[in-house]
Amino acid sequence: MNLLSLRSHNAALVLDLLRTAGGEGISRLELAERTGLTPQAVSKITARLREDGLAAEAGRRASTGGKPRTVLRLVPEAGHAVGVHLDRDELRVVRVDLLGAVRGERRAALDLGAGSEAVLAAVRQAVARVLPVQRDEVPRQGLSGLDPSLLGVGVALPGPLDHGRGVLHRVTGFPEWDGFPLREALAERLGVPVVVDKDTNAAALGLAAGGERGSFAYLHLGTGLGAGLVIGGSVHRGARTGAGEFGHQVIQLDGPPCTCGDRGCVEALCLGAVARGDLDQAARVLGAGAANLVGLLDIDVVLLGGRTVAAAPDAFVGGVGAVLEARARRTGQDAVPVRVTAGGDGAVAVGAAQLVLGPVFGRGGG
Amino acid sequence: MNLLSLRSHNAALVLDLLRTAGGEGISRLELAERTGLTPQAVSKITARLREDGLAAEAGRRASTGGKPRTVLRLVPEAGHAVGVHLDRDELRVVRVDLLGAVRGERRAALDLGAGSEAVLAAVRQAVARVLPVQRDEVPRQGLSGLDPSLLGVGVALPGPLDHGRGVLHRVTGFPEWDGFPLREALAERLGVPVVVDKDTNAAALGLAAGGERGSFAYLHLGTGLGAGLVIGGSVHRGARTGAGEFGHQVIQLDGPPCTCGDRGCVEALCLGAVARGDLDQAARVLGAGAANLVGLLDIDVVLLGGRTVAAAPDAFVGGVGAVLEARARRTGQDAVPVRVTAGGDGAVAVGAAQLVLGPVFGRGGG
DNA sequence: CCACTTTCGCAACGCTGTTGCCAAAGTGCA
DNA sequence: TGCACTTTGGCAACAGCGTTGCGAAAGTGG
Repeated sequence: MNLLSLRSHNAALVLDLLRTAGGEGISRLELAERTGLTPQAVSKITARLREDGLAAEAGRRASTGGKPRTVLRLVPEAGHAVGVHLDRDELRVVRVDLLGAVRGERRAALDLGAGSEAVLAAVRQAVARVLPVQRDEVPRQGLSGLDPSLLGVGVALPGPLDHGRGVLHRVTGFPEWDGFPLREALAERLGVPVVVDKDTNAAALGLAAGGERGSFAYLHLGTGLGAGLVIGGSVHRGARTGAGEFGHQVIQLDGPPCTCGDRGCVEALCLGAVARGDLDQAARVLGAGAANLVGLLDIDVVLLGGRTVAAAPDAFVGGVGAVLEARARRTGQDAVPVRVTAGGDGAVAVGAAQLVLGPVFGRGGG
Repeated sequence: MNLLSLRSHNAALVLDLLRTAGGEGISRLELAERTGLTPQAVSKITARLREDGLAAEAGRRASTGGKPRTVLRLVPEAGHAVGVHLDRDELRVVRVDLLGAVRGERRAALDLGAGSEAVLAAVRQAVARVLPVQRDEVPRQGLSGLDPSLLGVGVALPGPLDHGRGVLHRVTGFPEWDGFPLREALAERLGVPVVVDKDTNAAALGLAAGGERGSFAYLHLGTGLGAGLVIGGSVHRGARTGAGEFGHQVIQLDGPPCTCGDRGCVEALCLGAVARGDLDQAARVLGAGAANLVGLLDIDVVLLGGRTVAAAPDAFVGGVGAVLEARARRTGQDAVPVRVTAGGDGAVAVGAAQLVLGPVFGRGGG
């Protein structure tokens, strides 16, 4: 760690507090208290941020007997990021500002099986259309000319992949994507930095950026069952960035066969119960998996999402909550709360954009 | 982050590399490469460390055409830490130097149910006896007078506890310890900093300090079944420092009852199979739990330990390995390796000492 | 109107890691 | 043996970080 990285570290610290404060803003002295830096250091840092156009003064607080505190806020328009949600049959693209607010959105039908060229072209077109300056012609080289404040593009899609290198593995049902270097291919075509991640990780990251503190697990129950783990404010991806394989956790040895080839996976049991219309059993099974996860990682809260959960939120929150409460009674501790996520269908795309915004605020490894 | 913490951060970085190099030592230029700092910065930092007596020059490498590199090494005697392993029927205390090498050891029978006063007195006596200057009389106030380079005492014991506050929860079989502020009580009696943690976490920390890189899970199979998780080089303890409850992971819904009150826990199934003499089934069950953990966290390696494993290492490594290999075939990735830990019975006490040494080398939040 | 409080920037400062430079200590060839 | 060359690593000067001392600005309250 040298002086340059110290400087950007502290700048990111301040920027993150400005982001968390949102529209309300935050005073210099409060920044100093929260960061542990001296007020004078905060003054210098915020002066630089104001010069760069990232922060601005926005009114002042009421006086407490002396000069009133000047409120600073993030300038949301100083930077933008694009989030792309590649689903099996749909493409969803959003543009967000530094605060994470959606500034543009676009949806299109998509066939993931139509070949890489067609998919990449569709993504390129949708991303170009969502940028503030829209032209009929999409420029040949690079999108940064369209919007100089575009920080990059985050892409979220189902299935296992290598987040570090940006290479896909076997996307269920689409074997032709195995080994495809999506990040490289898109970065070349778009001319801006690209980050690739699993859809569940993007959703979890979106929740973390949206104000969910600490450590939590986001369990997504839709056509499959997956999880995004946030530990200490950042997404846990594991050694080969394959963490979060919640659905193929075995909770019934020698149980019914699963599509993955194993037996007794939570996903098989849960989806089976849903198919039979037995939501209570589905929730109980999901709760058993969640309880295992809570015991292993000791997280703060369990968040549920996905179409199946959204269709019957009370049944799932109640069922999963009951299992966790029973566990808490046995261990003598408070039960881990269960909630349904508020975000709608666009949550994954918004979270994908946070893959790009995160490093600006000191989250994620660069 | 200010300049003072920057300084200690970089010093810890260099110290950790010196520690890892062990007796072989490491040159200034190599330190510069590994830390990313300039050679001149490393020269300044190592000069300070040498002034403080923490580092020393130790010979030189062969020349590669110019002035040969001077080798630096950690001075192991510059600091000491004591590790205490409180087990149900035994007390084990070790003193280690900065390199983690055992410099003194002491064992004694112990009855955890004999009351807090008796246990604390036994610990105090054993710790005093393991210090380099041994006296017949144990001093009344503080042990730091006996050894000024004593950095602190780490205590490891079974069962759930609050690592942050150093307070015990329900130790299985000894309800009288519930809520006891062990860290505070011991720190007052010993006059040095005390850190308290679960035995499985201490064992895992010892393995991490012993050269195990990256992320791994240590599964301990003895009278119970627990886990210590190391993620990215540091122990994962979770929000309420209760993480690692591996044994009460449910892998068979509505299975046989467990001592915890739930049904189908890995611990119940595994210990049951061991009791029946069916080691293959025990290993298979353990493997199923390990596979769940690998999928959730995507760790680098699974390490097995504990008396039951040590009694039949091949059966457990083979059985757990087979389950993980089957999982790898399904996902199309390399299997996560399984190994038995080398450390013997004293591993937990040595790991407990690392609770104190860790912060010196920039590990752990203290 | 004035004393007082609080905020916050300018200037000087101490300390960080960095750069420029050179002495020290080897190797290798004539 | 002598000289050119390479490599290491410390001294000195430096740029830049956060900190301290201090004063101007902008309020409140009597």
